[in-house]
Amino acid sequence: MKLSTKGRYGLRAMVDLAVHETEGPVSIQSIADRQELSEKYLEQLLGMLKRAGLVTASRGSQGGYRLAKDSGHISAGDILRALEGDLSPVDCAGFSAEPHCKSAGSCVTKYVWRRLKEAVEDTLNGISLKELASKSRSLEEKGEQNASPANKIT
Amino acid sequence: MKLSTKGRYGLRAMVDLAVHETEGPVSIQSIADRQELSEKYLEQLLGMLKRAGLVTASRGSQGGYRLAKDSGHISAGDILRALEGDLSPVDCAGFSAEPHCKSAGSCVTKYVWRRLKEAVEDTLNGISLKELASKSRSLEEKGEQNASPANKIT
DNA sequence: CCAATTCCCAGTAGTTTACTATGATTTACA
DNA sequence: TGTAAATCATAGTAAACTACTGGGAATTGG
Repeated sequence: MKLSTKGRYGLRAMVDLAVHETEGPVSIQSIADRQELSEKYLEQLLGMLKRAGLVTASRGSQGGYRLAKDSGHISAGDILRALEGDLSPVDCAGFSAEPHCKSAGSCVTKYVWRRLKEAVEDTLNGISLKELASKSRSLEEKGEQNASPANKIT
Repeated sequence: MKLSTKGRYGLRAMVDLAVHETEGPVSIQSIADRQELSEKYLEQLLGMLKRAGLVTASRGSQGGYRLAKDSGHISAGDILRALEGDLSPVDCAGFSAEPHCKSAGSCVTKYVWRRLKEAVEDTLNGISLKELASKSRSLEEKGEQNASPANKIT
């Protein structure tokens, strides 16, 4: 039940992108520097986010990434779905397209998975990038007057 | 963000145990037969559930497992925590004991993880084994009149 | 005693994760 | 027009993890 680094790093990258939205295309390098992530790995994540239609890229010198839509219309759920795949905690909690298990009719655990899935999606869909960006900006301000000692990456 | 088979199989085993609560100790073999799971693997899961204080075991002939408490006082959250470990989607969403990341003060994503964790725990803690067992019993009744073709295990 | 059990620990094939490496392609700007 | 700065695409890989399997000891009811 753990999120992978794709989701964790990717969400950080998207918040970074939202915070620097006004400054023109944001390069992978600048995100990697600020967030202390591997450039090469970020490249892959941004690729996924692009394919999911959440960011657009401009190539060549002075190029970089931008949000594809207003940050108010991108949710944490959108981002994590793009990076982690379906947010359902099990494959059978979803829709009818899936192969049915023998005991589909008498499967109680499915009820649990469905409720869990709903809870996860509802909370994640309810958090917008806009909200996160503005929170991040106000946290940064506070953080600047007391330089905190470095330690570990999350 | 997927649950492993530990959580999925283990929850099924616990529901099975709750359904057959009145029949004395339930052996691994009988659970494995009904749920179509590997005996050897189940053995491990029951071991974890025992160590977590959710079931008790009696050894020897006629032995088996029972619920350690009333099924109304065991939640899906209890079971999944025992089998999957902490239900938090990331390691940093929890408490103060953890190592702080560099940007702990300005870490917005932590806010997301904390809300997600709360949603997961709240829903899972809110589902009791008693509820699941009674649901399972009524589903079984319905299932018996229309024998459904087997297909795949979840 | 014996058969049915739980208990314990070790091994292992396969998959996934979290990167790294290499190199091609595109583009602004001097 | 040349070059540096970017994205884009694909492949490789060490380490960790998953989902088991196997062997055998310990316990207990009949």
